[in-house]
Amino acid sequence: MGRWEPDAAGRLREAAMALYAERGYDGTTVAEIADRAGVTARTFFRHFADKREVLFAGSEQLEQHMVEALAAAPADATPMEAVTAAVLATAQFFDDIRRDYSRRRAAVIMSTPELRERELIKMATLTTSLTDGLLERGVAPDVAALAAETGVAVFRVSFERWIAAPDDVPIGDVIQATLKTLAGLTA
Amino acid sequence: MGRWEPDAAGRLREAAMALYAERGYDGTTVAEIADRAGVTARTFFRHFADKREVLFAGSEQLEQHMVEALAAAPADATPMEAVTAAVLATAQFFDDIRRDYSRRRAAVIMSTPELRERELIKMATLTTSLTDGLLERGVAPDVAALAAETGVAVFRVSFERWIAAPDDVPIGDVIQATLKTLAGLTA
DNA sequence: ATCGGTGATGTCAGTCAATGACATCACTGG
DNA sequence: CCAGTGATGTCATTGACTGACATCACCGAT
Repeated sequence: MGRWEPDAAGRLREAAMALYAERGYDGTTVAEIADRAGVTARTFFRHFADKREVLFAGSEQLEQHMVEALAAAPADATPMEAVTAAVLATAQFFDDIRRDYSRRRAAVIMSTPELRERELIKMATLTTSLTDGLLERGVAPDVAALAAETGVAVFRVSFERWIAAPDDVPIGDVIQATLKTLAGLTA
Repeated sequence: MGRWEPDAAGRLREAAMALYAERGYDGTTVAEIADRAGVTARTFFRHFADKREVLFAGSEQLEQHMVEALAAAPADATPMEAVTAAVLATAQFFDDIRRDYSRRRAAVIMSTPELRERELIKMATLTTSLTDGLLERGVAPDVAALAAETGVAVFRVSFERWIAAPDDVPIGDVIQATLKTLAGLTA
């Protein structure tokens, strides 16, 4: 056993989610989160840039995963096919173990303007990354931006539908359904 | 002359813009803004909810204006036609007098993550309002959301192009051009 | 074995955004 | 002339966030 309990960041994430869900974001102080995680407030800020970021810790990996899936799509795939592959690649991040966590997290975010702001900028960053990935595939700028925007929209809608869906519905199925809806809209 | 100089909110807006442009958002304190406007920091917070909001003061009127234009569109207009009317209605907010202000404001916002977050949530709110307006026109929910999203995208892109354009190009022309580009994309 | 470096954490002091409570006082209508 | 109102000032406080410095188990080199 080391000098400190391992995974302070993980404990802080869990403590934050629990307290945000229980007392609300505004009703929770960083000191309380840190206390519950067994560290000081100063350590909280060594792991997370601010009080919001603790809820968005996994987003870089998710984004990276999507970008990799985009790059891994066949060279002759259409822009929309490549984006679809990227969105479908998120499925393995949201297995059933995380669904309950995702629900509580979404509830907290939706009820707190500050957190909704952070969520929006994460989505904007994701859009930019996907656009860049498409540009690297040689897609025209206008098309790349539009395809990326569409892909992120599909992800957003699918995620919302998924957390509202019964527990036995995998997110991959929801994404497929959303893509079908989209195809119908643009037909 | 009253007990205090009139239009404290206006003075605070101008002071904030000047200081944000000069020293950056982070390098500016609310106390400094208030000082320059000839009031105290407490008064700043009586006029604006927080340090970011001072840059987004006109957004409610803009949104209201767009919603009204949407509602005023002919009953037989298609959803996209109605949204187009709403976007074009913004033209009168951005005459040439405000272009320089708009440029400086955009530069500050783009260089400050916190302000970009606020901008994004304003756009999201606008999207929601336009969606609601379309729903009141009897548009189907899926179509309404998509049309609103598209309209806001057109507005965003047009605004960016406008502040980058020569001074004699009116924003209305830029919006028209953007709409043409969009038509080409979806053709 | 031990010695010095490293990394994660604690401690402390400080800045600044944001809010609540209360005071002030020119202006206004009666 | 007087009571009420509204915009502002003053004061105190909380809490997010940062910089500087100290601590000390661990680990690798000697």
